[in-house]
Amino acid sequence: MPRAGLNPTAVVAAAAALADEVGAANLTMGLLAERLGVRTPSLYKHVGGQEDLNRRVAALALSEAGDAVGGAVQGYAGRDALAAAARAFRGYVLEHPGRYAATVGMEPTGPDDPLAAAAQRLLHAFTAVLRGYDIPEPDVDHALRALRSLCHGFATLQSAGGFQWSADVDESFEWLIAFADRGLRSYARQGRR
Amino acid sequence: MPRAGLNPTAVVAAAAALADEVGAANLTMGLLAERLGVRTPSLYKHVGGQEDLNRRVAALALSEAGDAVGGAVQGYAGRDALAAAARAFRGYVLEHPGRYAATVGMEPTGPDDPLAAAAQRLLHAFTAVLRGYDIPEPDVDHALRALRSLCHGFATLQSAGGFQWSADVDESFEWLIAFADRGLRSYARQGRR
DNA sequence: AGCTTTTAGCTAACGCCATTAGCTAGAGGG
DNA sequence: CCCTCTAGCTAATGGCGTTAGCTAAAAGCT
Repeated sequence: MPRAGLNPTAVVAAAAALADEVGAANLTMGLLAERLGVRTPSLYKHVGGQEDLNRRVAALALSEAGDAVGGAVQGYAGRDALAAAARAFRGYVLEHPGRYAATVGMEPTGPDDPLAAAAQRLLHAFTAVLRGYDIPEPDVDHALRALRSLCHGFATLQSAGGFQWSADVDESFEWLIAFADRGLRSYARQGRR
Repeated sequence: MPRAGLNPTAVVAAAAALADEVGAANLTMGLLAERLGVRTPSLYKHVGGQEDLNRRVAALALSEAGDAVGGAVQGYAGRDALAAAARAFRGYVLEHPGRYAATVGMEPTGPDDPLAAAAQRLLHAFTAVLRGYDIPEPDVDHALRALRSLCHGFATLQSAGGFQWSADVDESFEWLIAFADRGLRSYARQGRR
């Protein structure tokens, strides 16, 4: 019987892909094993269990999202940077809904949890956007939270089918970017507009 | 053997309370049955199963949240209405984290789903807030989505422990209200200010 | 009142899932 | 070529949601 040649990285990657296909809630050890051509208990040689698997998928998602946002912001500033970051973030969540869904409600276990590091990187990417708005130092944490809430809220609501009624969703997102831009600009150090 | 005298409403109410205690993910049929002093299969006389139960809890949460927001807005307009609505919404989510968590990722099955009606009521309450900002008609849907994204994102991130670092969370939320107010005002029909 | 119908709650049983224990055989290092 | 290590296996356990079928409490009817 030939070996499958798995390793933790490959298992987590397959789990993330599977989560995107069937939804984070339906990511099951048995289904993942079947996808990998392996029996369920074999997975325990590579990951600690379902909890650990979800955690690793979430860390992967945050890390990838951070890369996407960080890369998109490169070379832009101010409103352009905001738009690029927001679009990159939403794009990532819509392309990888299962992965990202695994992150909601996931608390880092400790300071050395890879999940915490990945979350930090994503926040760092958004912080770069704020630099272009000249927000007073004591307010940047608040602005960061507002920005993250806005992007996270929109992306998760859309990904969950929460926007059913009339207007076009892409258009709404562009409107949201302009809305955030104006809100942030009004908070810049030298005052309004 | 005396009867417990249950009915769908009582079962859902107990489920919602239990979800707030143990978290939405740990709301199990067996645990709920135990809490109600009944064996697990008996619950199926009142609700269709776990899926149906979650759906009803979610509908209850959206309905209650809509009432909270709608009641808080009464008698206010403009920035005061926005602040009242946002605080009421976040307060509800923090008081009932399990209930509200049941709503995320829940799609209405059809147009006559009670969940859809409850969601509509919550949106209606937020629409009342927007009336005070004199947003041009084609933009109100976008503004509504932005507002909902902002509140939903902040509340779920905080409820999930997503805000770990330095700054005070209540302060951040007040900042967020001011941020939203400025963003909305800049979109009012007669222009800036 | 007594009789009938309905139904809330029960026990028993099934299947799926995550997980653990213990075994076996393939791959790499001397 | 043998020894060690370990990836993957089978078997078994326990918890969960769910269904089928029974029983007795309530409710309705005469």
